[in-house]
Formats: sequence, C-alpha cells, structure tokens
Amino acid sequence: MARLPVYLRALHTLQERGVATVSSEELAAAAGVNSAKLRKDLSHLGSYGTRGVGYEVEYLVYQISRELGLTQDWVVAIIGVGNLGRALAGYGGFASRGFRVAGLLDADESIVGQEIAGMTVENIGRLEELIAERGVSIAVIATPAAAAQGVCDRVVAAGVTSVLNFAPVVLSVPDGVDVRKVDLSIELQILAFHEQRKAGGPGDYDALATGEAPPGTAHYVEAVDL
Amino acid sequence: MARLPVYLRALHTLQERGVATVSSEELAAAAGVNSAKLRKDLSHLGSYGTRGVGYEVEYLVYQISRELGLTQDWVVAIIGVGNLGRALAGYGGFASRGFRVAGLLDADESIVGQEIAGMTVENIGRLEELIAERGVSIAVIATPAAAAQGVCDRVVAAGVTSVLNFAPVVLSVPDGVDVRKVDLSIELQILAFHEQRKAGGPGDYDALATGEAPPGTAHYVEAVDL
DNA sequence: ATCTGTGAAGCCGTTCACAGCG
DNA sequence: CGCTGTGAACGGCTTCACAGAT
Repeated sequence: MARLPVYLRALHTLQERGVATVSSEELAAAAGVNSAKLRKDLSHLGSYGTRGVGYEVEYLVYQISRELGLTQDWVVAIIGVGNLGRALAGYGGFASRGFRVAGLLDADESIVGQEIAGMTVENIGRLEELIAERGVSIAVIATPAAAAQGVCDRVVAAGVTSVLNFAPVVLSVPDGVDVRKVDLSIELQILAFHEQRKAGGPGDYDALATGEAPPGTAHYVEAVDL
Repeated sequence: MARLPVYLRALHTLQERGVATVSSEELAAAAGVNSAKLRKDLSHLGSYGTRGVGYEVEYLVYQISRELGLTQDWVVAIIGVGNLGRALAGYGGFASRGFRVAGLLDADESIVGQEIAGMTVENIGRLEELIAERGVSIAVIATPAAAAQGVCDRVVAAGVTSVLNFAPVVLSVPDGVDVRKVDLSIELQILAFHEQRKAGGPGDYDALATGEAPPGTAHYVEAVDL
C-alpha cells in the first residue's frame, strides 16, 4: 500500500512525543485519511491492534517498517548531478536510515571529480561496473529528459529493478522493473488547473471570447521540468 | 484530470517532431496509458478528434493547455531556500512558460540577501506583504518539516489557495485550499516495498527468524525527507 | 463502554466492445 | 474501412455499520 509510508511518518512523530498508544481515529487524523480505511489497511498486515484500546505505536512502527522492507538497507545511486541531483545528494536524511547513497554519476566532465556531500562524482561511463560492485538496487535518475531513457536502459541492463525517475519523460522498461516518477511540472499544472476552476479565472476566457489566438501561433506553455 | 499534463507533454514531443495528427492508440502509447482511457479523458474536454483520422496535435495542445489553465501566467513563490529550494529556483524552465517565480523567501539571515538564479532571497518576515504585492497564487513550500505548517498557515492567511508541499508533513488547510505533496521519501519507500517483494529479500526474514530485535530497541528507519 | 476487524454496500475509475461518423 | 466517442460491464477501493474482543 502506498499509504503505509504516511502512516509510518505519523507514527514516528507520535513516538517522538512519547505517545505509546493510538486509536485508529487519532492516527487516521494525523495521516489525513479516513479511520475505516486506516483500520482496513492495517488489518492487511495482520491484527496488530487491541480492541477497546488501539495500536501500540512502537510495535506498529516495527511491523510497517518490516512490511515496507525498511529493516534492511537499500543501496541507491544518483545519476545526474545537476541542481536536483545535488539537492538529493546533499540531503542528510537521504544518506542515512534505510537508503544509502553509494554513487553520484554524471556525464559532464566538468562535474566528474567534484566533491558533493562528501562523495566524489564519478563518470557515468563506469555505471555498469559501479552498480555491480556496490550492489545498487535503486537508481535515481535526475538527468535531463533527453538522457533519461538511455540511462534507464543501462541501469536496467546492469540489473537494477527499481527506478525513481525525476526526468520529465515516460520511461519504458521491461516487465519486472518498477519505475516511479516524481514530476514537479505535473504537480504545478494540476494546481493551476484547480486554481483556475476556483477563480473562474477571467484572463483566458476573455482572450477566447474576443477570438484572440486560437490554435495556431507558437507553443502554449511547454512542460516545466526539474 | 491528473493525466492531462502527461498527454500535453507527449503532444509537445510529437509537435517537435513535426507530427500533425495522432490516433488515440499512438498518443496513449506515448503517454503510457490505455487508449480507451485516453479517449474518454479527451472526450470530457469536448469532441476534438476526427473519426477515422485521429486528433490534430496542435489543436489538442491548445485545448488541453486551456483546460489546465496554462494559457495564463501563474505567479509562484518559493519558501525555503535550502538545497531543494535552490534546485527549484535554479531550474530554467521553472521561471519561464506558465509559472513565474516571483519570490524566494527564507528565515535564515545568512541566506537572505543571497543572489540565487538571478533573484535575491528575501526575508520570510515580509511574506504577507510580498504575496499581496506580487499577486502570488501558488506557494511552493520547501522548508524543513517543522516550519512547514506555520508557513502554510501564513500563506493561506495571505490569500494563497494552492500549495505545493515538499516538506514531509501532512499540512492541514481550510476548505477551498488545494495542497499537493511531493515526497521523495515516500517514493523510495514504495520502491523498497516492491523490491523486497521481488527478491523475497532474505536479509530481514533471517533477522526475524533468529529472533533478533523484535519491536523494542531504537527507531527503525525514520522517514527520509527532502 | 470502547475501539478494532470486517462483511456488505456504494462509488468511481477503468476497460470492453461497438455504434456511428468520416 | 479506420478511428473516435460512449453506453455498459467490470473490478477495485472506500465507506458504512456493526459484530466481537477486551
């Protein structure tokens, strides 16, 4: 379930506050979901609650971590060390607790060799070699769009079966490989859509009503990528 | 629809290649969805296809852009200029075409005044003032988790009704305000979950089988934030 | 009495399959 | 004949509501 990480985060917050036990109602509120949904989700992991009382926070944290595979370490490589790759590499929490960054790779010779967040950027030419040597199982693709599919093909050929893609392209991969995508552009566009609905935003309807520039002329807003 | 931006991106790619017309089948493949779904999605915008032929790329680009509200400019403020905020600010495509970054704000005095991507970082104390002056309608929150809710309350009070949240917390907002969340941690955890399922990953089951550290003892993997 | 776990109902998005238009 | 647009069937997720455990 995609909601387990959210529950886990809420539980960690409770844990820090020293809370020992939560009801489904409270936890659901903290996670921003319906309490029935939360109970059903948790019941799929087994019966870890106590009727009349609630869930023991610490125990539940452990069970969800186990279910998510977070009790073992995952070796991550970040490919593409532009602004975003740097931000990812520089984030402290990324390197610790569960996800270990074992490589920063880039194709740009002027970036290769730079020290970033305590790691040296390596040449993407050594990609296959590094993946094998270090046992990388998750690749984070933070390259420009044009390079993403090629990089993806290579990491997959090298044995990686999980890819987190920040490039604004739809990656095609063989069966058995998981791709997840994070796309700022799409999030912004969805917000713009809703924002427009609220305001009944005049700007554009005016333009259309006056017959100003229908289909033709130029690109209307191209996608915004990271 | 959350898929429209994906279609739009695929259409732009086709446009660059000089393709004038696409069938639902082709476009669906490019966007990574089922063709029936694509046709249904597009039919909600109106009848923009031609039976026996397909869709005219340029016309469809315009219609989807309109639907998404991308024919008007959206004014964005980025709050929190850490690694991630910097990456967002530094991305060229962000500043252009549809989303205009009108402010970079931070609470850290040592960052305020710095020039980043051609903009000067401003003090978050002036948040309300800047939002009003510049007509900000979308706030991007890239602060640490602890500050996010406070910042969110302030931007909402200042009139912003769309928030893109990168902080690893569930923001609570009044009705009528849209929040979208981008959370690297959750994406990685979901990947780890699937990865574990594939391999039948021995590591952890071993630990459990040998009775090693059940519930108690320490935090198992805390959430990873940006 | 309280709160979990869950059958059952309801709802919504997806997919099928074809009618109808070009 | 090809391809869109769409009613209808399907399936999964969500929510309700309550039985049952403590």
